Amino acid sequence: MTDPPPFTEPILHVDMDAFFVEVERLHDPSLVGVPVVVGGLGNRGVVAASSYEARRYGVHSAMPIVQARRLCPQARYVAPTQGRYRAVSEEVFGVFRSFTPRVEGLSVDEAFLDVSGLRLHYPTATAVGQAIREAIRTALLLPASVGVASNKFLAKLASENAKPDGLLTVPAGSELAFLHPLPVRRMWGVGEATYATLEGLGVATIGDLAGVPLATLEGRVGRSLGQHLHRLALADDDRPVSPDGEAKSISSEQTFECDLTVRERIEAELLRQCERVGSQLRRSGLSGRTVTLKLRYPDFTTITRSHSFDSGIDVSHDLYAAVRQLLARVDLKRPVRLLGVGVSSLEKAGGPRQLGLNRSAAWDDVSAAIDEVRARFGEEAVAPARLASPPPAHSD
DNA sequence: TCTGGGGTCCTAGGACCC
DNA sequence: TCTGGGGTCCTAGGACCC
Repeated sequence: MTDPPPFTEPILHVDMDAFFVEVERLHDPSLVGVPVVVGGLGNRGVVAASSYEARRYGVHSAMPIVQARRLCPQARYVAPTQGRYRAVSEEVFGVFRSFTPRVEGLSVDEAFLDVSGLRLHYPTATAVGQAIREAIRTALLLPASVGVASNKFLAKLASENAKPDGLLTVPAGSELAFLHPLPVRRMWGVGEATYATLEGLGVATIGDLAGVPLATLEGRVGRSLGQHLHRLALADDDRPVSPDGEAKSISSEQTFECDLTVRERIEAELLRQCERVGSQLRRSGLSGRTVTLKLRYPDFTTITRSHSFDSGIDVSHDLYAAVRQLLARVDLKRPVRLLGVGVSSLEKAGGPRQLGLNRSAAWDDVSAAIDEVRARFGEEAVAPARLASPPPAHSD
């Protein structure tokens, strides 16, 4: 008995089709077969996901919701329900892990899988991909598309070409024939800014990019990105599928329907965000040394102010004290469009404690009690007294 | 058309240290 | 006394992803 040879295309990229829309359809079957747009419903919302019926009218992700309403007024507009997506996502990833532990999630609805270990059970990686699609369809009633290729970069491009509800394999040996005709904008890592630079070099396709001398590319987009893009354009990608590691930051932010002008209201919103971030830190057993305050003004200029402490914070009250110090360093005479609170330099909680900053051991007990009530009765069950009836948004 | 929320990674300057 | 070089950390901003 000899082992079968290794798969020549061992990397899968699995991407759920219109994930938020399909989850909402499971919940409300009247959404099936009609145009659906999931997104913030206020005037400042954007499209988080749209059904294929709505895409035919030009609606797409990240589009302002007011524009979507103009293009497709007959669509059903649904507010996102993140908890629902998280729950279904866990089931989807459960299906992935029933095939292989080598799963690297990219977001709630897509992942890379290294299926090279399954060659005794399936004739080809393509067969594994089909089996995964069927398993997700059968167990969760959801459509998924799969790209199969020799590396991550190609697998991701392939799954996009396979949509909706399909599978595409890029056979080993035909990588460049698949890759080079594609528009360069479709490369992972080429966004608006980099695309504009590449356009200036006369680059339209990935094949064009492959023809640009490395030195020229590095000169225009920087050394690191230049080398990265140059290699990818030659289908050269040896990044392994690395199972998900620890989070590097935790944050909460909100764009307000009306800009905030009253300091007390700004502080109240920041306190609420500190509660959210602190709660998530403690749930994850983490604390963070670096606290960041984020503000966006009406003209969309965005600033951050941050401070690093010698030890980690995971008590909401300490977080808020830090944020208030940062708030003293920003201009609050201008209206505020967005506020955010973030924590990074994360470490396992329970290490050396932050002293000073008004903290006291009693706040640990308060936080623990609040977390317990939230766990039993829900996130909204407990809020600081000052959030119970917020002051008006406007000073006028 | 007027731009969400939650993330990751990179760059660049300055402080600080040896 | 007209001044090196490297490493690491911090801060702020920005590109990019879904």
